[in-house]
Amino acid sequence: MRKIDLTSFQVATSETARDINRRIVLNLIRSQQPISRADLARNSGLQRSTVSVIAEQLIAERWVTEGANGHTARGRRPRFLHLNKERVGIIGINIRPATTTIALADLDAHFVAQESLPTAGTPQQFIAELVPRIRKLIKMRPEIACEGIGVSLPGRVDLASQRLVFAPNLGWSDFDLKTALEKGTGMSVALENAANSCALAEIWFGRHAHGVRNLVAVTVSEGIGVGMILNHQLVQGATGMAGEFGHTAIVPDGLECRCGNRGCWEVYASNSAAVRYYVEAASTVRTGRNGVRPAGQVPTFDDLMRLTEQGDPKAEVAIRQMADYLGRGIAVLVTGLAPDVIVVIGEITRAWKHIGSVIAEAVKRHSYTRAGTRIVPADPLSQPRLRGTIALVLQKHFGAPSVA
Amino acid sequence: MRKIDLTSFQVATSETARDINRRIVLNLIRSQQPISRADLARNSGLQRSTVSVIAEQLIAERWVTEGANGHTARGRRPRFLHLNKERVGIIGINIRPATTTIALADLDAHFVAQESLPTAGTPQQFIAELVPRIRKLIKMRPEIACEGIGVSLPGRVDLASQRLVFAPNLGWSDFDLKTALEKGTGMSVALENAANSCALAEIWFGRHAHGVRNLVAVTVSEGIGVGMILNHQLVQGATGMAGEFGHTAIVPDGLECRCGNRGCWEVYASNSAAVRYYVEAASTVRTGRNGVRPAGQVPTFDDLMRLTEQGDPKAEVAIRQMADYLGRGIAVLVTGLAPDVIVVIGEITRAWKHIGSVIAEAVKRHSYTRAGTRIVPADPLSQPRLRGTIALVLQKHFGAPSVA
DNA sequence: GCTATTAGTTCGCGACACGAACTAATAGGT
DNA sequence: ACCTATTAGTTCGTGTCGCGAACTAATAGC
Repeated sequence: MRKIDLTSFQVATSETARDINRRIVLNLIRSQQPISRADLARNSGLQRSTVSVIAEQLIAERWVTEGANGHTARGRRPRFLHLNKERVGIIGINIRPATTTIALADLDAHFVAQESLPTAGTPQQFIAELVPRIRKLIKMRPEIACEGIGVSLPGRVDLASQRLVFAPNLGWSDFDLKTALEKGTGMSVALENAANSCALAEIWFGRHAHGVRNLVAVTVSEGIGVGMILNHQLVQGATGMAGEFGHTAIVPDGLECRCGNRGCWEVYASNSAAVRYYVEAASTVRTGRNGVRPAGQVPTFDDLMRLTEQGDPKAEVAIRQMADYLGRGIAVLVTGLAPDVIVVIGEITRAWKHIGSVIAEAVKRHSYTRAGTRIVPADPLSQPRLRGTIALVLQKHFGAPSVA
Repeated sequence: MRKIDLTSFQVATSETARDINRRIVLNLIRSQQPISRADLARNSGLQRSTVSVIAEQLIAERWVTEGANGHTARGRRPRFLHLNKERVGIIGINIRPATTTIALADLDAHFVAQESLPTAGTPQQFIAELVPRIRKLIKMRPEIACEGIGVSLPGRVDLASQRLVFAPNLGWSDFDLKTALEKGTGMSVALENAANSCALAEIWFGRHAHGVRNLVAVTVSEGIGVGMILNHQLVQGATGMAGEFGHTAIVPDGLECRCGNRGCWEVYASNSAAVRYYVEAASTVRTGRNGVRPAGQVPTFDDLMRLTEQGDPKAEVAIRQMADYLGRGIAVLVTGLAPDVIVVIGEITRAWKHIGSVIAEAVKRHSYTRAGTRIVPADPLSQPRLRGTIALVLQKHFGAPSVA
């Protein structure tokens, strides 16, 4: 049960009931298509007459199309309704430190076109390079009417002003990316932190059991981000800063983090941490105890993954060390939030067969819960960061109406 | 924006709009009383005619009463509407390890009668002793029609079955307290964990700035509990287990906790921890290094608080040590959840002038956020655990309607 | 071609919010 | 004492909406 916020609420008018039922019907069509009006009535609890009127409206507005007839054992054949995937296109932009991906998606969050460009050093330059590419992408598919742009970025967006506050891995801070992009493209833009985007992608398009109410996404790369869907809703916190569990202490007075504090989770469980573990182990062996490390031999995390797949024991030890710390942090989320599912996103998931059990073991050892939280890797092919940007824009049409 | 849960949603009927607007008006009256129909229309955005109809309905159902006339500079005088506090009574029950408090409250969460009894050793015996006391309390005030019972307890209630799963400090486990109480009293019963109750109490009756969307309650006694209101809504997790941050590791491989894990927050920041710090310091001084502690001298936490107030330096050191660890744990909540406000509940708040700055300093040193989370002590006189039980029952009438 | 069955539509009804027009009440000016 | 401006609150006609009964459409089996 939610408390009504008397500082910002929405009264109901005569059209409110239609808005609510329309969204319910639209969502049922989205998730159960193809489906007949009769089944919609049965599954929603609405009268067949009401469903017919709503369906007519959705067809008139081109959200839904009427397709082939179905079959029944007896009686008149149902006329199937489908979601009209081509109704609107959405531009998704995934900004990462090295590369930015832009894509054009349909209503199913299926990408019909996609390309990448190097991420520029300054936001101004980035905008200058990005806007023409977006324009080109839209022109490539003139038959698709784009209605909005979603952006996922490794940083923080202020909830009230929607300004980019900081993005340490990009080296950007305090920039009005939203307005700049809107002016450049003429389309509305929604920004969101990468971990939050992933959480949205998983709850809207993920293949989890139905009715997942609480889902946590953990993005693991150079840092660690956490996106929380609790009570079916993204948790953004007071200013949009919620989810910085990567910067909570997992080792008191431990190693220094670039955030200025010590012992942060991401210092011990990020990709960089695994590289550090590997280098430390390797240098100890190779150079003895003098501590001098041969220059030019620092591997990338990708190298480490490849070595692990090839059976390199030192690489595997490093990866497992990282996974153990990952599990210790995830145990905090399991114990504190007790979600139905935690989704891990990042290059590390490619080695799930090596680390899945390590994480599970660490979680088991360090958590205290009966929630039965499942911990699963995200399918990297689904491009969660990018796909979340589509959800960000689609929410407007498919999300629950704001009421009271 | 919330995702619609297709496994459990609610379609709108013609009455839905009235339900929504009625709740909005009722909440406006609750928080702004006395208030005229005209002001209600202005503050809600509804038409004066609509407000009049709704007000008439609320008066007919005795939720609202029409009181004295107000004054305006010019024009007809407004007729003030008030919340009818006597409309329903609610029984609140606060179960604590030593003592259980039962109270009868009105709609303002003001307690009109209250009494305590020792908490029995077994749930069966507890029910047998409690039910007659509840009956007596109801009979004492025959003019108040009680409509429900709210229960706050130091343990966990399964979300689906509403059974008490475990309550280590009571020594109870797996008991159907709800059904037992409902059969004994004939009234509907709502159970909730104590920290969650406190969070509800603070969001419904607390004196925080208006429009607080995210609030976290931290209860500190023999253990540590966390109740989270995020997006105006209690976070219960998959099975009702959310909030066990007290059992997340703050020291890796630290002291053993009764939960079976090591280094849990509550091992370092609960009342018992402060007592341990004090005893350790005292025994070191008094008995030297042989480690033998004089028997019969273990103080209670209350003793410690009294000593601190009297200026005992060793007691103050122990309390400050506890406060530092409390702050380290709160820093996790600040960083991870970025709430508007964190409310600390427990005996420790009586020493806020000693520990407030210690907590603030620890939070500042160990957190990473721009949320500007305020950390405040709860007023112990407001009896947050007990008051939350009233919110638990009132939500049904004053909470946002469940829609879509 | 008849019957049972299922899909989908039509239409009258009641609930609801809106908003314009109306009545009620009051202070201040003349 | 009366008029005017102003504010509070009510009345009533209108349009939107979902309900549910009655109706039409289509199909398989006999």
